[in-house]
Formats: sequence, C-alpha cells, structure tokens
Amino acid sequence: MRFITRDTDYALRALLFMARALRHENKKIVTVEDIVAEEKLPRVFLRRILQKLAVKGVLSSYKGKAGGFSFAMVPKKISLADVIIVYQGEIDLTNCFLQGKICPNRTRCKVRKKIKAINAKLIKELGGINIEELSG
Amino acid sequence: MRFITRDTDYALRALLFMARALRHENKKIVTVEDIVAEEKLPRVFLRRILQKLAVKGVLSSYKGKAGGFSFAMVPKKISLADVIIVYQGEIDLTNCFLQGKICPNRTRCKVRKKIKAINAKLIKELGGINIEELSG
DNA sequence: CTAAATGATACTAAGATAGTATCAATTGAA
DNA sequence: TTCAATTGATACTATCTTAGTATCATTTAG
Ligand code: FES
Ligand code: FES
Repeated sequence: MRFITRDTDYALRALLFMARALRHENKKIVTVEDIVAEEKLPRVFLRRILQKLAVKGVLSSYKGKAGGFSFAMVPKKISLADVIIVYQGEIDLTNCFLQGKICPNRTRCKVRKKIKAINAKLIKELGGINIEELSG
Repeated sequence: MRFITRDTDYALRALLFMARALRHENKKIVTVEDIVAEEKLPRVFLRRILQKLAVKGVLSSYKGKAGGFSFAMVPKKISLADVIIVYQGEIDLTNCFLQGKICPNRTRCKVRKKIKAINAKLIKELGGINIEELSG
C-alpha cells in the first residue's frame, strides 16, 4: 500500500530539513544543493519536486546567485495533508474501478459510503499534523 | 490515491454478488460465469482473483461440472480489511522510501509515528465493515 | 561578465497493472 | 465411458506509472 509516494516522501524530507535550518540557524533560503548534501536525494529530481511546491504556493523560489527556496508560509501552517495533496491530489480513498467516469452505482454504493466516512477522519488527522512539529 | 486496487474492487463486487445470491436465492455455489453475466467483469482475470480468495481461505472452490466457488465462512465474518489484505498485503500507511530495507531513521521518525497512529484507526474501521452489511 | 541558482521540457529504463491465451485436472451426468 | 463444464496453473503482453537523467533557458548577485 503506497500511501506516501516517493515524491511526497522526498518533499517531506526537504521541508523538514528547511524547517530545522530555519529554527536552528535562522537560515531562510535553502538551495537544492544544501538539501542534497544532507539528505542524499537525487538532485534534478528534487529540483522538480521543490518547483512543484513553489508553484503550489507552499514555497517561494528565488532564481540567480544566492537564490534558492524559502517557506511561503510558516512551517506550522503547512500540514501533512497539504504536502500529500501537492503530489497525489486530493486525499480520496473512495476510488472504484470506474473512477474518472461517473460510476452509475456511485450514489447507492455502500462500500463507497463507508469508506467516505473513514476518509473524512483520515483527512482530519492528516490536516492536524504540521511540518513544524514533525521537524521537532 | 489508489487505495482500493482493481483486484480488490473486482473481488468485492464478486463477493457482494455471492452474498446476495446466498441471501436471496439460497444459492451457495456460484460460478465465474454467473458473476461475469451480472457484473460484466473480465472472465479470466476474475477467475484468478477468485482463485486467490480460495487460496487465502475466504472462499472454497469446487472443480468439475456443477463446480464453482462458495463462501468458506459466513459473509458477516469477512471484513473489508480482510479482502484488501488478500490483494494488497497488510494495511500499512507508514511506508518511507527505504521501505523493505530497514530505514535507519525508523524508530525516531516522527512522520512514521504519527501515521502509525492513524493507520491503527484505519485498520480498526476497515475491520469493522463486513461483506454481509455491504451487500445489504 | 560570469558563476550559481531555479524554470522548463524532453527523454528513458524498470516495474506495476490489467489484462489475454492456453492447457491441465477434476467431476457430474448423459 | 465419454464429454462438457468447471477451476488450477502458467506464460505472455500491451499500456501506464515511477523514478529518475539530460539539457538548455532564464535570472541575478557580485
Ligand atoms: S461501485 Fe462505483 S462507487 Fe462503489
Ligand atoms: S524516514 Fe524512514 S520511517 Fe520515516
């Protein structure tokens, strides 16, 4: 069961690194190189991952020399759910094999109904965990 | 987020069909053909799916003419978690990118710790839903 | 200027997914 | 006894997804 994909995983490692750098050294702008040096993640791949966080408004990016990435909001405001959604889309356990198309059975489906209730709880839990506490 | 895979989805459809056949017509043994006729699932693929349920002890199988599949336990005893586990393995949201190998960070990892707690709740919920009620 | 950084895009190898195709073994019944 | 209906077991395949690499363009501090 791949709940957290590699994208999300790497993003989390990067964000936790950035949160620690901010707290411990008051380092606001971090480069991909900084992260790779510490976390041993694949360079170019990680760049794309961070770019996505920037597009989605979680990070801000700065080009050019002395550029890099910084938080666009305080780490406490970024939830685990937020990060997962960036790479995996909305958290939705209620997929059936007709997903995408509208399942004709969708409204009456009991499986869906039950899982939907569980899903709501899951979202709430994941929304309640933030990068600040995870980096602690 | 593919929580329920196609295998699991098809298996659920088949099991719900069997549960209804049992309740409404007291039909205990059902063939792949019966299910395909009603649920429009791919024949050979479905066979393999049901074979797996038989191997795992959820269904009993009977070869030869008048053969087919029957429940190996009452539908009420088969949980959603059971079916998911057959095709997707243990329900475990706590995968990190070092999964398989033992993550050196595993014991201190806060992400893992948090998700582990959520996972326990999820398993409990899914274990509390059974085929009988879903087929109702 | 230029080196250091991100932005954007194209490409690729390996693996997973969702099947199909076949034949073997079993069994109830004509 | 023969045969048709059924599951058991494997091998194969096309498509999609994953996890990257490679490259060049753009920006900017010094
Ligand atoms: S069968 Fe489509 S939502 Fe349940
Ligand atoms: S980093 Fe491996 S378990 Fe969290």
